[in-house]
Amino acid sequence: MNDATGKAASEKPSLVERRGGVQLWRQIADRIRQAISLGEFGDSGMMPPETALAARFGVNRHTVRAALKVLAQEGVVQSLQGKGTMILRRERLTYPIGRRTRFSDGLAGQAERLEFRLLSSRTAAIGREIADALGLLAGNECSVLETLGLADGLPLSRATHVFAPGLSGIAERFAATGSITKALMSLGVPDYVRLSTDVMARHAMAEEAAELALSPGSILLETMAVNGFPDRRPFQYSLTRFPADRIQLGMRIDSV
Amino acid sequence: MNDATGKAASEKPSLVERRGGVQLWRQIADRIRQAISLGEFGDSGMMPPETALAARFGVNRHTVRAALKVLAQEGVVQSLQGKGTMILRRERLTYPIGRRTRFSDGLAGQAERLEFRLLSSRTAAIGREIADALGLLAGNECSVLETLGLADGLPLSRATHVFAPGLSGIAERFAATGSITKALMSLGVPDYVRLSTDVMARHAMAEEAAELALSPGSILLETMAVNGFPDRRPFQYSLTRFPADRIQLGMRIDSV
DNA sequence: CTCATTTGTCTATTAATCTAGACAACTATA
DNA sequence: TATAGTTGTCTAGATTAATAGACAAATGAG
Repeated sequence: MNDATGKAASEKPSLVERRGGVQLWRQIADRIRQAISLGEFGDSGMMPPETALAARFGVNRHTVRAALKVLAQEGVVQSLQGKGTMILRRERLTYPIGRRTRFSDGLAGQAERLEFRLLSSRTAAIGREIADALGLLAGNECSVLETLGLADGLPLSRATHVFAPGLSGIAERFAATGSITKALMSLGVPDYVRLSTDVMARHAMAEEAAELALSPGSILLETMAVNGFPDRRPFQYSLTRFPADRIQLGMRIDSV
Repeated sequence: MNDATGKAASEKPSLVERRGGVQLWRQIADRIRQAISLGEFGDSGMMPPETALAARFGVNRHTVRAALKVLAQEGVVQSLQGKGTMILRRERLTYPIGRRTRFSDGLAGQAERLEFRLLSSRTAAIGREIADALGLLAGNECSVLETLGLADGLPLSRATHVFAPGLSGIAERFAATGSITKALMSLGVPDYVRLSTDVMARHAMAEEAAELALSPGSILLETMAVNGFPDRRPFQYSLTRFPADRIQLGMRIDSV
């Protein structure tokens, strides 16, 4: 009995990948996280017992425990001796990428509390790739902002923003306003659009995992976006890393 | 000396992640693949010797060899005794996701030869999620097409397309025309638009890896798209898996 | 031909992961 | 209180991943 996407209705096969270069506890952690966000464990708020999970994935109970330990560190579940393992967080947020996407607008309503922190700022000479995207020359000096976006205290995005010269006061304005949109407005950029977005996926490096409160080796969604004036002159290049298990990217026709 | 995105210019640190749940040979394979597509190994067409790579990543030569073995199986490199390791394929394609994306249009110019194969087709009862997306009821019978897209013989996309009832002849039309766009046209759908796209990333399961000619454990980009008539009535739900190391998704303002 | 360089293969060892089983500690319920 | 069900912890062993070193085999250059 299969449904239209081919997923088996009666769970048995559901096995795990050996010798694939990804350790069993990590595969199981990833799949449990996904299963939680798909609501597969009912709405009791509890996980099945460890022995049941071990049977489901065809591994030893200790391997499941290693996976649950990681998920507990991430704040997804919490185990209590004698009682069971509770689900603390189930949802996966959707980050909209459309023509006029702003961080807080897009996620509003999906989380209680949104923050957007400036980690550091500097000016730096840009490389050829960024220069091409912004219509500048390699070696030009640009403002660079390192930011972290959080929802309900949990890191959701880690971005490097590069601004064309002429927007050199952006760091101070951002520090004052706490928002790129407002900072740009105060610099005389009332409106801007997303000219292009490229989406990639890869494993997190150690430092990125630490910044996003992930276990190392987690999967990142990475976007390379160019923003510009409504007349399509580019002025901002942003490289953003999202934890793939906490967020998905979404494009809707009416947000385009 | 760092550039604007913080990447070190003089390569030394570049170490690898131990105890992160991803084996060293896989991390190294992923990073070599990425380095190739970024052109980091010059344009001689040759990789650095295994000993140099081992030093660069801080691992044993045998670990590098395990990574190169995987890359050779994927067709990215080829090693020749006494000579060295050649780079066979460097580019990463960009799959456009815009308002009017069609497989062959979008990739035209990025590969010599594009194919789009129908693996199988069937009718099946749809689940709630798909039903919601298409404005139908769970349990409705829909045409389901399983397809594989290839560029120059290499698998690039593995999709499951679900079509609303009323388009029930789609499988035969597709088999005849070899294109979803043409099949829809022959069913009286001259034009359609992409209503929404969600992008996720995760590890490939064994079967998916086999279908896409990946080593198991590779990272997939997964899109969940809903297509509809120009008046926004949805009629098609597509779940597509892309190998993240062969392709990236791109949105351009003029393709929207 | 000779030599330096590079990949291919082999053996051995160490370290990490996964399995297996037993039992303690805790919770909830009858 | 007794019991079943669950997580926590410990020990031991098997399997796999990574390291280390040596040398063979092929290539290209002088």
